[in-house]
Amino acid sequence: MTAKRDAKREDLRGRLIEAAQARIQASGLAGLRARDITADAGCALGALYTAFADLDELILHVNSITLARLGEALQQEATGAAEPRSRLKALAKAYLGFARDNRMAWKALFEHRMAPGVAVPEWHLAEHAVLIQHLVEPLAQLLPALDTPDLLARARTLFSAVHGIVAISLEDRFIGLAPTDLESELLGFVDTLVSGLKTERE
Amino acid sequence: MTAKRDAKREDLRGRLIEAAQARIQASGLAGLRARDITADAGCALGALYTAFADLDELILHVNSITLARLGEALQQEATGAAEPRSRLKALAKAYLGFARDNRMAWKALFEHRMAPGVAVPEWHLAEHAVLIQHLVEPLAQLLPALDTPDLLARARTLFSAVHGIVAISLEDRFIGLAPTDLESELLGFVDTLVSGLKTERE
DNA sequence: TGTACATCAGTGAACGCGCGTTCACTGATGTAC
DNA sequence: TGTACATCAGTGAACGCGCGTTCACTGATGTAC
Repeated sequence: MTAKRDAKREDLRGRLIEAAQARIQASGLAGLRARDITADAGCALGALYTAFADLDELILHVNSITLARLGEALQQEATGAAEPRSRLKALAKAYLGFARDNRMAWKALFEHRMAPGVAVPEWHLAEHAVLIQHLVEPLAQLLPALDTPDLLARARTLFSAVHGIVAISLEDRFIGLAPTDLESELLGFVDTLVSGLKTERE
Repeated sequence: MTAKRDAKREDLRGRLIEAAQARIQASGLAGLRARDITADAGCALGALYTAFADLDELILHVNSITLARLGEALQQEATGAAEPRSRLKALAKAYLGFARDNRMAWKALFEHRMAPGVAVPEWHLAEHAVLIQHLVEPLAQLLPALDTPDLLARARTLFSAVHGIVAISLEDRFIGLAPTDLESELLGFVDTLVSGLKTERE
């Protein structure tokens, strides 16, 4: 019976993840320190290395949770409108909303780099791929002639485009758009693209 | 007469910029070290701080040069085809080509962060804005009814979308597309968007 | 259930190193006459 | 043009500090009987 040990271990991991998440939300990946996290989690510095292999592994776990939360936010929209155009617009809007509301955590998804020579683990790559899936169904309705690989490519491209618009606008260095303008600009973009897809199909 | 001093100073600055540029091209921003740069430039470590305020200022200069080179690459395409659709496609293709051929330097444009609390200088922001201008003219042909602010917004959005597609594909962490697929995917994307713009105008 | 021993999670001071930046010095360039 | 002094660019060893990671220790949890 190692129940108590296991429970404590899970509790510690949970506290560390939560503390890291809060730190990232507050000041971003760049300001993340092992000492701050363990202080917030109420444990010693060394405890981090009993719960995780290193700081990178902890960050990956935070990113997993962020991806899961993002996935949920998109899921809600994906099941809403049946019409592909409004569904894609709803997804874009949800993505923008999530990025705004969880700016630092969302940025961490793309900023985090593994140590040189260390690959991002398979399971984490798979978590990214799930996001794309939300776009495949409405795109399939718009483009019934396409096979699965082509649909996937189209979905990836659309995701990248929407991501680019959101990312550059929320970036500090570029002169971005006012919040309301950004939303209408993004939705107008999706509208135009869908119109284009419909036109080309004819 | 301080000609000789001025000449030496300019020579030193040039050597440092060139060395930093080469280092960034070879191993990216993350691996950039003041010691490596000065060794390559053939001067002492301290010399960097007589030529530039700090390492950040040197990096900004390298980024300026990269932006200028990117601007030239786009300029060549912008004056080519007269028809807006093919012009926008040519610009997208040129952007992808530049990103591929100068991957690390191009990534540095977006990865580099100033020290916390220090703003990116005005002149460098202006250099970014110039890129957008290449898109305004062909967009104006497609959307003659729009006024300048709307055109600028539309240009920024298109730039961000194209950038997003290129950036996520060239990123290591995501399962990208094969090189040839990426190009046709990107051009197809621009095609679709232009078709959408034409449809909506009617 | 209780006792004796074994194991292992958690502690936190210390390690180690990387690296941007400084600064007392010196040798080259500029100025005055 | 030449000499004496002044200035300042360039030198590179040393500073300083941040910070991830380790490790000898200890106290809590688990096991055997």
